[in-house]
This record gives sequence, structure tokens and C-alpha cells, in this order.
Amino acid sequence: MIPTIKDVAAHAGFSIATVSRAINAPHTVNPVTLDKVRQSIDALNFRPSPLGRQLRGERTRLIGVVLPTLANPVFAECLQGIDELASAQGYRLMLMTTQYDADRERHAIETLREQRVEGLILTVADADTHPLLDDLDRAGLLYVLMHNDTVRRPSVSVDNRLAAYDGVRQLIAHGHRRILMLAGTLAASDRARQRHLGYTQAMQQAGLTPAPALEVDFNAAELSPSVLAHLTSGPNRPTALFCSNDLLAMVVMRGLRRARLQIPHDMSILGFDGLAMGELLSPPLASICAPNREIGCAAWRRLLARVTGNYEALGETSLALTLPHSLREGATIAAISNRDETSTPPKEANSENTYARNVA
Amino acid sequence: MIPTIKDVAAHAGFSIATVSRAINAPHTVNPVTLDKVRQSIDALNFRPSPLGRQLRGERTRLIGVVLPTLANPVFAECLQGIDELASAQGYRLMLMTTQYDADRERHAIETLREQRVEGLILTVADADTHPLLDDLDRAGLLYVLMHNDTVRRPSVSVDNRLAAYDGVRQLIAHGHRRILMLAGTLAASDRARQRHLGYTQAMQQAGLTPAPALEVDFNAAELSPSVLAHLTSGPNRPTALFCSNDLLAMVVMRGLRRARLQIPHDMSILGFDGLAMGELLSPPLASICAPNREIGCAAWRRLLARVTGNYEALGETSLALTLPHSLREGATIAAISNRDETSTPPKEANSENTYARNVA
DNA sequence: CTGAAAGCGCTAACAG
DNA sequence: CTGTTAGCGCTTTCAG
Repeated sequence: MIPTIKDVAAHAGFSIATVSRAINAPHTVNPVTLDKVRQSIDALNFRPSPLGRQLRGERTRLIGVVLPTLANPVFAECLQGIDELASAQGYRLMLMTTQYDADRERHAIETLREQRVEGLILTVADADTHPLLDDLDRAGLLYVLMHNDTVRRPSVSVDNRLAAYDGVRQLIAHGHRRILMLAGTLAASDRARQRHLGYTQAMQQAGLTPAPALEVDFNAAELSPSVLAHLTSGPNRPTALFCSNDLLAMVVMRGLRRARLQIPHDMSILGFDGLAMGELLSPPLASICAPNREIGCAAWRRLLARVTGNYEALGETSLALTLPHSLREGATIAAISNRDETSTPPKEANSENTYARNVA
Repeated sequence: MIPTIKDVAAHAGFSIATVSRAINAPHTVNPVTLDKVRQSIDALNFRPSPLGRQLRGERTRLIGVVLPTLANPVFAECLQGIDELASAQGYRLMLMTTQYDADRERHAIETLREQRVEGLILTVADADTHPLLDDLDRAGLLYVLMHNDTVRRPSVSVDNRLAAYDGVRQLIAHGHRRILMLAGTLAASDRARQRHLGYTQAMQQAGLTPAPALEVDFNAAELSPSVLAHLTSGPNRPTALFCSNDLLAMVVMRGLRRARLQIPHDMSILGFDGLAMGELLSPPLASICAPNREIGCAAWRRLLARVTGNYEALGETSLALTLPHSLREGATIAAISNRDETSTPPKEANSENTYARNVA
């Protein structure tokens, strides 16, 4: 059905070795022969099977990609970056998602190894304490982490601690003093920990009291009563929330709105990730932006360099590559006026536009 | 480095055939032998290479997935569905994106064929006029389309025409009479055409005049002046927009807000896709929902059934499988009051909440 | 410059 | 129940 190199050889009247050479080393074969072989290839619409090559122990040109989920566009954006470069360079991507589950991470990596991928690009829950990554090191299978924040392993990420620090300082600069950090089930993730560290430092430096990260159920339609209590009750309620990622920020915003809080009037919100979609929101979501697509691209470049042995050429000295983050101003952050400090949330309707200009 | 079946055979003191049988048909081998072989397998941490099997002409357990982009969560949602089922059943996914480009579609399909995938799940720009799909039919390579709206090929989709019809009728029921349909670069897509058909029918049935779909540049931060003119100028400006997909709806909403229009007060918006994220918006986006994840799952099931030859067992009679759509009410649609009909957009700020309850 | 032949890891007859 | 062997599609010595 699908033509093989044999069919081409028969059609052209040469041996399969010659056909192989015509494909892989055209200069070593007589031009006339080459021409005939090429005609046969066209005539039969032959494309060499990668399987044969792969089995021979050649390059498989297969790269495994392991991501927690595609429901969070952060990872979809990274994947776009990887895909763009990889497919342009003739590599194929094998994708597996893990839903942040350690078993599935293990299974994914195993499956991809079996498939003899040349390398792996992945985002795991916690890079430092991950025994599988040690296995990879031991087995000599190349990999690059994305977003995972560790100096111990090859990775591409923003400086999560510093980025969070910058973001929270921004909130403080807008007059906020009671700032809470929210995290999802990601609370056990290396990124979230780094971000909380940055939050803590920014708070302390400003003479404010940092709080432990408040965990929020990502999937619930409403915020739980206990969380809501933390956010709204008493004179010490926070005036600003730093959310560990944009998706969480959006879920929280909905929860707050359902609880009849106005954003940013009653609560300022700062996210993390810089999802493109955040700009489409109303009010546009303020966020600490990671160059997600670029992170994917950079991860690809690093992996390719290592796979092809050009690693030194990249001139990188450390395992962890840190890309610059940026702050995206958005109308979800309002400057706080001192008189507002202790008031309870007002109930009157108020357009977000009123506050949109406060952000400078 | 990676142990092969040979290593296991040597270690266990049996032939490779016995090892192979121990793996693939354990009941045909002496329990004692079986045990020894298994111990060797564990000792060496051997996993059979799929490459060998694949080359043998066995099942590759590889499925190709071809999507336009992951930037639109519709496709990410579908992919989630596919991935969930596929990886649970031991299949591996090879992913390629096309950016709606015909050349890249061709290239993707070709690449995946070379890789000897057992089947393909894809979304193409236009299914009916796609020569590559005819090639697949001819080559006997199985595939299932997602979202593409055609009865000529195996596909899983909602009834785009009917869904659009239902949605636009909803707009009409809310008192809108000047309703415009917007489409992105997708204007040349089969889905968009079907949706416009549904729009047209709903309008005509209500005695209203349908307009051609207005094309909008997806990527522009602002709506173009000419588009904006269509939407806002004159007494005949539309009061409601039906957007060919949710992402477009979000882009349009931002454009309108920048032009100082209030949603839904000055303009009602209805999207298409039912993106999960739409519910997180403010106001929540009204949308015609396709069960994206389920579309992915269904596509997988159909493909698997065909691949394994159990197609008849599915009891499906037609090529096109149509899944039910649903309408998601959202505060982006406001009922229109008659006196508003001819007024120009008012400028005063007004919370979306005022209108949130009008949707019934 | 071209061909014959070995072998990558595995499965499936076919013998024993 | 187990071993021998051929061969999947391809690349790569090694001869010619």
C-alpha cells in the first residue's frame, strides 16, 4: 500500500542501497542515476519511513512534551512556541498531559522513553524533588523544564520570586497594605512557593505582615465560605489579592463578583502568567507576565542544542535560563484612597471605567 | 544503554522468542519460565521498544492530531478530551498545528502518514473541498474530523446551522431586530458558512433582513474604523452582534469598550463555542455552546472503533455525528426596550449588573 | 559509483 | 512449551 524503498529500487532499476544514498547523500551518486531514482520517488510518491531509520538507531526526530494540562492557556502558549520551531525543523512532537498527577507524570515519561524520543520538554509539579528527573539524568535522556523554578536542572523560566516581588511592590505602591496571596492546588508547586517568597519579601521590606498563601479550589464555581470570609470580613480584610496565576485570578474575580464585590473598587487583583486572554477581560487583568511562548521557544532551542551536541555554542553557563518578566498594568488594580481603608464594601453599582485610569 | 529483548533473553537464559511470548501471550509459556523471565525484565528494567513492534507492521498505537491552533481554547478543549481517552487506552498522540494554513495542513498530514499513525483526528479549514482528505480516503488511512461541518466525511460536530439559528432566535426573542454576524479570518471556513446560514434563516423567519457576515481582523487590538462605523453609526446601527466564535466575541467586546460602548447596554453580544473561560468574563459571555471536550472524546471513540474494526458495534449510521449544542445565557445579552431602538449610544456609566437579570 | 548483506528490536510462523 | 528463523524499512560497512 505505502511504497517502500524496495518499490522505488525496483521501479528505478537500482538497488535499495543506491536509493538510500540518493536520498541521504545525493552527492555520492551518479547524477544520471540520481535523476532516475528521483523520478521513481516522485512517481511512486515515496516518503522514507521514519520507523526504519529510527530502528536503525538513527535520530528519531521525536520530542516528547509533558504538560500538566491544556485547560490553562499558559501551557497551550508554551506549546505553540515549541511547535512552531520544532515542526519547522522537521521534528515531531509527542504530547502527554498529566493533570498535575505524579503517577501520570511517571507514566508519561516512561511512555515517551519507550518511544525513543530524543529529548523531553516538560513542566512538572515540583522539579527539585522529582525522582524521575534523576532517572533521566542517569539514563542520559535530555530534557528541559519549562516554568519549573530550580537551579539544579536544565530549565527555562522567569525569576518567579523576583517577578512576584515586583508585582507585590506595585500593589504596595498603589497604597495597599493588606495584601493576600492566593494559590490553587498548585500550592505544592515549586513556582507557587517561589512566588510566595517574593510576596513575603516585598511585604516585609515595606514593613507589612505577609500571610501564608490562601488555598483556593480552582474548580469550584463559588468561592468557599471560609475563603470568602478571609477576603471580605472585618476591618482587616485585604484590599488586594495577588493570585498565583491568571486562571485562578479569573476564578477569584468571578467569585468576588458573585459576592457583590466590585473590582477593583472593593478589591484589587493581580495575576501571574500574562495570559493573552487577560487583556480581553473587563476590566483587563493586571498581571505579572511570563513570555510563555518565548519560554517554549527557548526550551526548544536549548533542547535541540543539547540533542545535536551544539550546547556549548549557545554560550549559556548555568542550567537555569531566566527570561525577563514584565508587569502588565490593568484596571483590576486601583490605587487605594486612605479614607477607604476601613470601610466595608459599598453596594452601589459603579462602572469599572471609573477606576480604569487610576493605574497610571 | 537501553536493554533490549536480547538482553533479557540472555539474562534469563531463554530465547528471545520466549521472552516475547512471556510479554505478549503469558498463558502460552511455562509458569516457571514465565517467572524467571519476568524477574529478568524487572532486573533490567526492560520495556519493549514500540519501534520494533511498529516496524513489524504491528499496531503503532500512534494517532495523529491536526489542529489549526492552540491559541483558541476550543481546540485545546477538544485535545483534552482526546488525550484523556487515548492515553488511558495506551495510544500516543502526535500533535501538529496548522494555523489555518493549507500548506501546513498538507505537510502535517504527510508527516503523520510517514510516521505511520493508525489514524488521524483533525480540524481543517474546509472539509468539503479538501483534496488531502480524498487522498486519505484513497490511501485507506482512517480519520475523523472535529468541528468541520460536512456530511460527506466522518466527522463529529454540532449542527452549526441549527445552533446559530437557535442563538439568533434568542437574540430576536430579546427584541433585537438589527443583528449583524461577525466572522474572523474563518470566513472561508465551513463552520462559519453554516453558522451564517443559520443566522440568515432565523432572520428571515422573523421577517428581518440578514446581512452578509462582516469580517473582522482577529489580531488587531482595535476594531478597524470601517468595522466600527458599521457597528456604531447611524440610526440603523445593529443592537446585537452574533460572533462566529467566542474568541472573536471577546476581541470585539474589547474593541467596543475602547470605543466607549457599554455591553450589553449599547450592544448585545452572542458568541459561539461555549469556552469555559467565557463564564469567567464580566459580564459573562452568552454563547452557543459546543461540547468541545465531548467532541474530542467522540472523535476518539469513532476513530478507535474504525481502527480496531469495531465500527459497526458503535451502531452509527451516518458519517457525520452531530452532538447537541446548548445556549449559555450570559449577561452580554440585554433585552431591548422599544424606546431604545433608535437612540444613539448613551455615554453614562452603567454597571453590567443592571442588565444581568434581563436574560431570563 | 553501485550492490550485497548485516542488523536495529521485535513478532510470528514453523519446527522440535 | 521452547527455540530457530525470517523479515518489517532502512542505513551502512564492505566489496566489487
